[in-house]
Amino acid sequence: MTKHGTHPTPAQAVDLLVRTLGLHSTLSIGDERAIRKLHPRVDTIARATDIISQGDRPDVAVMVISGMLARYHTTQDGNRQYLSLHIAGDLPDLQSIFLGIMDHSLCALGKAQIASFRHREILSLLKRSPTTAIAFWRYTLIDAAIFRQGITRNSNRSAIARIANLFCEQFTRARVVGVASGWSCPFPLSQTQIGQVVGLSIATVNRAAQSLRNDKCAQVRAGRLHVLNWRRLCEAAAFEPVYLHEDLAGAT
Amino acid sequence: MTKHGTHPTPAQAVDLLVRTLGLHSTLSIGDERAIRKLHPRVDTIARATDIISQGDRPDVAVMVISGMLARYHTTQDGNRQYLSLHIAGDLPDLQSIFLGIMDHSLCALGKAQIASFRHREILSLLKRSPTTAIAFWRYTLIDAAIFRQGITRNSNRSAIARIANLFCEQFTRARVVGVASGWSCPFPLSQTQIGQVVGLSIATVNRAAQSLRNDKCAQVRAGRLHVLNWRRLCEAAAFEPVYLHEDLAGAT
DNA sequence: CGGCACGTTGAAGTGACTCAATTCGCGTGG
DNA sequence: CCACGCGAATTGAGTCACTTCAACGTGCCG
Repeated sequence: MTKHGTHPTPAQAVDLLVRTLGLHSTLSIGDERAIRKLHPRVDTIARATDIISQGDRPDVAVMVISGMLARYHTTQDGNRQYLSLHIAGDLPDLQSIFLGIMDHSLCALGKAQIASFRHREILSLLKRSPTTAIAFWRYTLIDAAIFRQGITRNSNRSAIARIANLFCEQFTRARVVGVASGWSCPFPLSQTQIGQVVGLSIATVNRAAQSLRNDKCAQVRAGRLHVLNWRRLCEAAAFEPVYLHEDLAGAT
Repeated sequence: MTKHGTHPTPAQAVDLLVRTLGLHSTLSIGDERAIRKLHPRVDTIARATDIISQGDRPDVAVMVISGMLARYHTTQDGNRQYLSLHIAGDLPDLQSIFLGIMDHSLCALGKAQIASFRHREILSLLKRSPTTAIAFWRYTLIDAAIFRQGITRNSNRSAIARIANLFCEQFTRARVVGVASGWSCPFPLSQTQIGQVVGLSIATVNRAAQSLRNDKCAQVRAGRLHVLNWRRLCEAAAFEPVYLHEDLAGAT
């Protein structure tokens, strides 16, 4: 698979797309072949750069190849609310194919590599391969399930639980797509940004993160999340990963 | 259209479905004809009854005919977090077609009438009519956009802003589907339930609602939301309805 | 009439926020 | 090599918004 630093080819990007869809859906050889006809454009994005902005009407959909992207709302008072974090294989703005206007922005948290697929090409793929269409659709449904979890996480829980929950979700997702190594995974967020994900001030994030570190649950260091005690972290997070829908039962 | 008290027929339910999809997508005569082949089952649900529970694997998808349904998470400590409120025409568990397990529950807030469509029937419809498939897909994408807004509403905002924002969203959606009359719409939530939507205690909800009432922004009375000053309510809510995607531009 | 759910109110407590100061890590230029 | 600068992390103190808990009012239905 593609490493940071090398320059991935469109073919490698399409491989990653096939793998991503394959995580939740079963694709036939024919479907795969149809997908491989896509010709994405591959780009490198600098740290903290917007890829698409609230209000845009993009004509491409993006896939993360390496690094981390994030979606966010900009509120009227200028504050930022991150909505989701995206790692290799993720399709953070797939919905833009069918919703004209972007209701949020998409940016790179660190340096990232992305593939851009023309809406037109994807639409013609969907027409040719209904199974692939359903795979994409299912992908967006899991995306939505994660948002639902985001509501619960940020509404009902203490500072420590919110942050622990975020850690659990990120680590689990990283392991699934294979960017974790051992008990750690990439986590290029500053404490300020963590606060903008879970709806807390930086001071509170700091103290809660310290608490998790002192309790030997997890810690962030040098842009990586280190899980020290998964059991205890999950307890602190009240983490129940059903919503990630990693089961394939009944997948088409 | 169907009124509370009468018993709607399957044909009327299907009419409502066509209308709902037509709000965001353009359907041909052929598509409509295909949709009308569906044979939903129509039921009346009592107040505060669960229709589907977290963990279930339903084989039908539900549409609201009248009344209000809500989706919610049950957290480990037994608390409830409402995720979305659903009115006539809404499809609150459409995702269950492609995600096996329910990651949340669905209940009726007041007495409600619903139509149940067999997954099998819907799947065969999707196969016959790709345009309808996209209409359904787009519907689930707007659903997701509303969840995103839910994250921002419940994370970043004051008590008054959260509640005002909820009011704005509900009223806007009620107007679109035609269940509002003048400046009021159904709103069968107790203050406890409002708190479980926006992540606040009942005491805070009470005081914030009073504040909105005293400022002549909006009030809830007898299960209805009355908007007293839309402009001011929107200001208090920081409401920007882009995310409801009411524009049809580029719809297939 | 009596019960019950819901709304309202007050008082005390607390978790999170704000603001400001200090420290740490690290790359950069002298 | 060291001084410097800068962004990020850390810490403390004071404040505030929201929570908790308990009491009381109110309307409705059996």
